[in-house]
Amino acid sequence: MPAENGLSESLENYLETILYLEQSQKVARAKDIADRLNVQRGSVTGALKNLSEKGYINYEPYSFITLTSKGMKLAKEISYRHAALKEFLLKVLRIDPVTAEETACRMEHAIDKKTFERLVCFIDYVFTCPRAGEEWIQSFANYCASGGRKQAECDLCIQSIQTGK
Amino acid sequence: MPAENGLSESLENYLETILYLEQSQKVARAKDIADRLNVQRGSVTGALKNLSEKGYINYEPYSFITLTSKGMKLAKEISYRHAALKEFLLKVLRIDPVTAEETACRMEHAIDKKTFERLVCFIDYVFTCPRAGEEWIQSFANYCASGGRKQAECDLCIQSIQTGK
DNA sequence: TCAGAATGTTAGGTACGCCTAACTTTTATC
DNA sequence: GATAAAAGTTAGGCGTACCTAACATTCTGA
Repeated sequence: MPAENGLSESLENYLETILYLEQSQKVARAKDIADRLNVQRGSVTGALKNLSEKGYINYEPYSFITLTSKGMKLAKEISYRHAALKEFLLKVLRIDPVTAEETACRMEHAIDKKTFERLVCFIDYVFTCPRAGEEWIQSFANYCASGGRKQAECDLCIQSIQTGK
Repeated sequence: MPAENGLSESLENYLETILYLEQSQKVARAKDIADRLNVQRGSVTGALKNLSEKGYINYEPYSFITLTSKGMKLAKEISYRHAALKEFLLKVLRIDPVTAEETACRMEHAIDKKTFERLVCFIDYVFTCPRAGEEWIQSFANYCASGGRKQAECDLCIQSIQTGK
């Protein structure tokens, strides 16, 4: 199930991990990639060769791993997708952090560019629109928890807007 | 990447397709499954054996394919996930129908039960909350199209709420 | 009814993505 | 600078999921 960029979900994860390691510890070592992705060291070598052949990383056996500019671009895209999805799950849907992280991790490979951009825009809209915002999301949480609309709360809410928040 | 139910993305798609065919044409035939999933007839046989072994379908060579009750339950869950995601993409994010369908198809395997339920709740909230609704979503579309907030529009919007919509 | 068409199955092949185990290279330490 | 530990690679294996081509069964209509 290759994404828009032709990389499998697995390879996207390798690329994302390499970017993370480059940024957080200067270099990406095969051992650390293996640890982060919960795979064996041997599996990493194959993936690195594959990414190298496709022009996403610079790779020579027993040497450092670095992202090419093409790889960097894509890795950042994947990271952004991950971050946006997580933000939506966390701040809008109010999913717990652990589930949000896991779900974002799986969904990031399924979302296309157009939808990603819309989602980013939506998150932005929700938190800047005076009709929505934190308070509105908080009401959503209550709505969810109580299993439906409470007319009384709803009336109060509308009233408070009409009389000037 | 097996989902919460232990089925691969591929097998989830087979199950979903079988449900669709059962509902729309009484019986699910291997040929139709193949056509809908864009795979060859030979590939379907293997998948059917697999689903049968796992107890999701009743399958005998050269015979009808039917969902077991366990299979029906799971197939409906997958369908609901698909439908909810599509609805969100279509009605909230206002993604075009083709992209929405394709993206929902990929995302449905990545979303967990908790997140799915929250999403359903959120869609519901958006369209029933007096502070949000169709009109609010329409403003989102404008916001997206124009690349940001227009203070003038925003003022008018708030005014219209305060003076009673 | 029976032959050809349509449908379904089997067998063998490919690619991916992981594993383990053995081996090589690099590194760190004495 | 020799050597042991750590890191990296290679080779062979497994399961999934697809493919094609050949073969088997079922359906259909003259």
